[in-house]
Amino acid sequence: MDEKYFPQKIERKWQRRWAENKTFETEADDSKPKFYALEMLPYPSGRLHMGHVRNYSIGDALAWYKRLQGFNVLHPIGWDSFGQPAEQAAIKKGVNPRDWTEDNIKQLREQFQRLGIGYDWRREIATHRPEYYKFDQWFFLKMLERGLAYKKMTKVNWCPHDQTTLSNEQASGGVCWRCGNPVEKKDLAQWFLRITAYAEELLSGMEEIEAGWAERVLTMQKNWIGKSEGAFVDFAVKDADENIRVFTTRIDTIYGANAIVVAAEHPIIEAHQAELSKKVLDKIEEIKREKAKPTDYGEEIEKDGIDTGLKAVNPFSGEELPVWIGNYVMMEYGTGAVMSVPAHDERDFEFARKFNLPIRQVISQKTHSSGENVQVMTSGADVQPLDANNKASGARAKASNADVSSSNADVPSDNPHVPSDNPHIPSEVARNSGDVSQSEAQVSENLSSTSQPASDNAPSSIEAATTDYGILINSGVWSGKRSQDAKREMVEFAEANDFGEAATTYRLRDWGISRQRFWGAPIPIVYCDKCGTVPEKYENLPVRLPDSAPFTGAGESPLARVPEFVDTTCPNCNEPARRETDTMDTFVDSSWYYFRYADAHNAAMPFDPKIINYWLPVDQYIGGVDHAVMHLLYTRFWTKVMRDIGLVKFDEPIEKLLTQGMVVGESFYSNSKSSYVPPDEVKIIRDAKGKVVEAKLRADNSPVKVAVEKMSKSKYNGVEPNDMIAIYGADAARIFALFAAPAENEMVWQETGIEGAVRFLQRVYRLVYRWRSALRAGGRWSVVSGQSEKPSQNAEARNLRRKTHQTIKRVTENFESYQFNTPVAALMELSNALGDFKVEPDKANDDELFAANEALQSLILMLAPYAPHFAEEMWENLTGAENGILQSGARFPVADETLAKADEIEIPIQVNGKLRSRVLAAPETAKEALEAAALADERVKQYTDGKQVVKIVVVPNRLVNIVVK
RNA sequence: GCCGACGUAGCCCAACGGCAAGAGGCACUGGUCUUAGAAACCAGGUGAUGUGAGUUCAAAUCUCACCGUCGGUACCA
Repeated sequence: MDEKYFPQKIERKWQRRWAENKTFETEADDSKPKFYALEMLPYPSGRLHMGHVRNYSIGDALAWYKRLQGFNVLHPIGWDSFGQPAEQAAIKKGVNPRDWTEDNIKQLREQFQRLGIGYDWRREIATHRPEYYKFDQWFFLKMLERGLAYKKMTKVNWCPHDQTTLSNEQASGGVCWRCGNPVEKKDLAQWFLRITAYAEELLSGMEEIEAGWAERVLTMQKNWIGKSEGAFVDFAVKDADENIRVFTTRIDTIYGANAIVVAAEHPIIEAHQAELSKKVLDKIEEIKREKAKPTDYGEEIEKDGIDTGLKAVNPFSGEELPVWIGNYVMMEYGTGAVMSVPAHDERDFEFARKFNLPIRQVISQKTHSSGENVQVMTSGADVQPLDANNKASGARAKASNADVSSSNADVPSDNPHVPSDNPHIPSEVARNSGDVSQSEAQVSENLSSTSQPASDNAPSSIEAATTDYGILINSGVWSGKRSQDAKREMVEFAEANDFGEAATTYRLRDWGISRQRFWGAPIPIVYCDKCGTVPEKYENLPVRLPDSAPFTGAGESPLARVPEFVDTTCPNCNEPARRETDTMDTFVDSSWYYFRYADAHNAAMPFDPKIINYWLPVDQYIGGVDHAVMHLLYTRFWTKVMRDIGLVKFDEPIEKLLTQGMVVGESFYSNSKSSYVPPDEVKIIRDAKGKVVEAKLRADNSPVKVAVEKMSKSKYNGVEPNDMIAIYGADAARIFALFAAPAENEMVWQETGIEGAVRFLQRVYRLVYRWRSALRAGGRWSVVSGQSEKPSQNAEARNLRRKTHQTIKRVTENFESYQFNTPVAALMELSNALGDFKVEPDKANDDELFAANEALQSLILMLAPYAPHFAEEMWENLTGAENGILQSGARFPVADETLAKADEIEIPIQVNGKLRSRVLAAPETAKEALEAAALADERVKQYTDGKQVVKIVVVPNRLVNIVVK
């Protein structure tokens, strides 16, 4: 053993031994409990960055911990090697994307090995290789068979910078997920995967995994899926034999509808094109144009629209409503048409305000929520009961157009809207408005005795939309009902009368997977003039990518210019045909890669279901939160499809998910230079407490702005993992990556921090060095099991053993709750305790040697997940085991509760919640004894004498609180 | 705007509703060593637990409101 710690030497040595001993290679084995530790597969950019170090250090720590507990651990790695950077390199530098990628993989693999992450390298996969993407294509064909893949012409998200289409998930926020540029809309024929078929299950399946997934990730997915329950209602188009179907979640506000607003792309527009004025048609074109433009994130688009002149009839009231086109209505959601209820919807309100449409309140807020006598607050003023002939609607429209607010206030009501907990609506109420009015009159009369005018609460005009539930007013026979009841009953009414139905819509849309790129898996489709769109035969897979293609970067599929690829024969009729030239989204590759790890070289199938059902689901997945919606939603979908195909038996592929935070660094911005400057050009001035008060440029003392930002070259705040490993060693880098902050948090990379990690390792190294020969000479060579035959008599030894077992307990508990930073602190404490163990190794007695050996061995074993090379080396020096910790049969230490317990506990005594004294007691002292000891205490007596003891709270082992008066 | 998370020492962070707020690291200060510095070692805790109310014998911890930071989302009817 060297006197000093030389990380590079130790790390090289153990990386070699691990490879020789196949330490991390595993096979399915039913006799052992399994653990699948998985980190998101990296894109092989050629350079390892600190985010990688953190991600893979967490995963490896967990894998080591589980291995040391006797689990059969699968810990694989691979490469997400299709994708744009390779193609970009081809466009810019003319290199072959395949060579470029393979080269990068080689470099990155070497860096991973230098980090010493314990992977089973036999299972390594790369998604750009035909052996892998063959099964992307296989899955595509399976989905096609099941109707889960289809092609349609549609408006797709188009990134003008990357020159490719994007899925909705990749264009979230209106910007490209890769380059951050605003996304345009473009008409393109695209292949889609029908993820919406699983929308409900993707939502309900969350119950199964919510215990193991960060709540925010599930919330993000939930919001993205965007389930919305409501109703379809059909509005008949006047003078035409057709309906406009709207989707609404607030059918209870339907009497407040002032218009039907449809999307510019709505079919009704096309159908009536001939009847529309030029002005209307121009507006439609304008709206469509505007919609295709990229919009700034966060920018509010001004409402725009136009009255088409068409009329639709409200099936509930019989009221005739104008049909408008509105730029705020989306064809892709719901039915592409809405009923505009300005009083109770903010968007409709804004729209109505802008175009002076009438605003009618139909929901009133309750003033009393209890009992039968529900008081209704009614504006009274804006009531416009329809007469049997609908004359009123025309009159109202006119009045409203003049001045929305005053017209609401000025029209007197002759229709008292009465409170009611349950007005009976006859089920035979006819649909025509005359009957409705009649019933309403009846209801009003029946309940008029309980009527309570509430004019004091009446607003003189409507200032804003109120979207809360309340009591219906101005709603014919439905007036007086509560929103919740009305919603249900009105849907039933619509269903019974055949003009509507309950409906659920989702925000989630199908997953567009066509990409106009070369470097992806070809979509296995052939277009034949005779047979049409024909799937490639399974036996012809993979449809191989050609070696290269003309890369123009012009946004068209490079494969279209490769005749050898395009020209083929129809799998159906054998006549000449053309291949699909778009490739698949790379998220297809990553949707199932971790299934492939379990059976990485299967040539016939994506994987053998038997093997998969041993290793999967993944026990712990670790990756960035940026994939919360994209990758993690797609892979859940993929799993459900695989289940339905019969490949897997479970519904959810990932039991636990840890989303680690970003690694950031301190950056310095110089105002005088108007640029970022490297840290070594900056002088930091601190006050007496060490607080940074100022930062100056060394050169000219000009001020520098300090910030903590995502690492990047241009900001000079990036750190090269290679450099860190070269200077401090992989183990120190890994310890610091885990120790600096909880895994979910952002982590600030500081060089002083990693120095602290090295110091810690050096301390432990010195401890081992100091004790090593004494332990060997004393025959303490053997591995300690965690229990000693006899309790230690020596106080010093007993204290150390207590600390050891307390540490084991803490570290184990922390690992079990996936805290990786706190165990390091506990291990530092233990090493400090060993340092404070004031016994000379060569003068130590048996008890002391035993305690020191136990402490050191436990420390080393618990350190293995963080600093595996270091732990291996120390283990070898302590125990003589040359083939490594795992081969030696060592297990993670087990805490002995008895040893961990203190002999005596100080019990604080409070009087009225304030600490007044302490008493010493043995652990588990009975309540009564503690109470007696507390009351007998002299200092306590000072506070209790002459007072009445009201209550005594005794928490065994914790405290006594005496409440006096 | 809406949804969610988080606010503890100069900084990163600990703390089953229970001790006088502190485990660990960084920074800072002093000391040992050194020609000096660095490294290493030793010692030192610097605070309205964001603000305000509530629940409780007892609140950093639970509840509510507000403020601040971060993240997601944005006409989703």
